[in-house]
Amino acid sequence: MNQSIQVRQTATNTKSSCQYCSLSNLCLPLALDSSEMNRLDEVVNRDRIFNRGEQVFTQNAPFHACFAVKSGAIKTSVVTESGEEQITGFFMPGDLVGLDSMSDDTHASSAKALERTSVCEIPVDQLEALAHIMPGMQHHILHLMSQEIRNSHQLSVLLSKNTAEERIAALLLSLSTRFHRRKLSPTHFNLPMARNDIANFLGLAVETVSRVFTRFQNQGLIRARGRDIELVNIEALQAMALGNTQA
Amino acid sequence: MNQSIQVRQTATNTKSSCQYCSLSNLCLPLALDSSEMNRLDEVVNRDRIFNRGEQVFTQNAPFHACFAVKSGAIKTSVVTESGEEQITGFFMPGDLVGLDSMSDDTHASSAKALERTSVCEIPVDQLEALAHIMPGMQHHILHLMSQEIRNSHQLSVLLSKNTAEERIAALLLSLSTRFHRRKLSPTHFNLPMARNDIANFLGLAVETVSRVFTRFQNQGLIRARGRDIELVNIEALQAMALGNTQA
DNA sequence: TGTGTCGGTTGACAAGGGTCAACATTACCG
DNA sequence: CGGTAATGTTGACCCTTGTCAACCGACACA
Repeated sequence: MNQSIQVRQTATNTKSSCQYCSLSNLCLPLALDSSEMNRLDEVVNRDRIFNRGEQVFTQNAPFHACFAVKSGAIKTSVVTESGEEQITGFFMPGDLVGLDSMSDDTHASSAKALERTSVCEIPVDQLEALAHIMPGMQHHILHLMSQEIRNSHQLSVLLSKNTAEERIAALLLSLSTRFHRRKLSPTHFNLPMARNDIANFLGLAVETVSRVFTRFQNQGLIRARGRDIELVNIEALQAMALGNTQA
Repeated sequence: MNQSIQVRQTATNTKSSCQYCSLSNLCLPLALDSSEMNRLDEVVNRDRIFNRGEQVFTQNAPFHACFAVKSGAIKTSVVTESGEEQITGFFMPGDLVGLDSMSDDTHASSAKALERTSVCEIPVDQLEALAHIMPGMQHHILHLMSQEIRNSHQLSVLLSKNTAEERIAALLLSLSTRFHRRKLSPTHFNLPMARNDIANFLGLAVETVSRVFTRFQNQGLIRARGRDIELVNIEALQAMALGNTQA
């Protein structure tokens, strides 16, 4: 109740606002001119809010929309027939979630809000239609999807070739650059996800994640108090992520 | 020399032949009517041949074409900054290779022929243009790319959650269904890739792959003489792939 | 026929990281 | 504010898998 009111409020305030959205340089509008942006504005369902832990969409449910993160953070995951869950990505403001189900009729993964998160909902048939009208949009979507493939390949490498320390160093650095790109501090930030999520994502046990964090801390690479993370020695972390053990 | 003659020959024989290609139900034409197929035919560079071990394209090289496998097999791989290579996929007739670089200007991965392989080369600017004209084509490409994402996610799960035996069982079954879909025997086939490739793909050491193969053989699950593989007990393999250890 | 190379198999051993268990800390909520 | 659950940390132990090394068979080639 309370929530839906808030949604409507915000929607009114920011009506037709892709143009004014602070994320326009990260998000879909990136590829559009202002008249095209207006078309996009018309189909976007703005400011849907999800509380921490709420499901944005669920694997195998009918697929009819992608979601652009406005604020907060989202994790996506797939569950196998054998019932094991694997987190496939963390999404931050400006990111587009749900591309792995593009042109399919059911969701290939689930998405859950890691904290209070607001998103723009973009109906997929409309998105395809826009892509068909606007070459720039089509190009951009193909680009985003290929990037998603690359990210996933990157994850595969991490999972199959790197040690626990390398994986965690790589994750921290990846988060760092992503925060940086969003005009936030690249050296001091709050993890949006729990240790559990990190462990799952990186294919490790929670205990291992915990141990590596304290080891990094003892080596003076980071300072960590719960989810509050400070990267103290980025160069060493980078060396570590590349497999140079003698950090 | 010899080879280029052969190429030209074959190209002449099969001129404008998406319609008659035996793979049209797997490949791009799947989504097209016959007039659209003619348009596609015009832009396809048919029957380029690669010998075993030849590079189809190389990571970071300028990207201007996707490749549809006509016969043979291709592996794709990415190398990280730290110099480690990870095979990201095996491609069989009807599959489209290179989608991970869509709408980018350099290749995100390398592709190498595992055996003598013929492909159709599809210039990417043309492909985008066709997609722009034909909604069915756009839809299909988005679909293929999302499927690629899903495959990669699947690989991530395999790498992070499954034991060596489970991974290999899953790979064998995946190959089995892929052969089956191409009207070949799902229980008796020749592996297009070396043990080494399997090991790399599954994030294992070659020795482990070897050991698991012989273990499977001793358990009566498969019969393996080099690359010649026979799946003897598919149900047990499926149980194994799902993590039911008591096979 | 010998020799080198490559791919595959097998054995011995070590280690990275999982599992189990106990404990500490934080977050949540009536 | 206190009690309970969820989350994070640490320790001990063990198992799966990687590493190192030897060996085999197939194939190419001189």
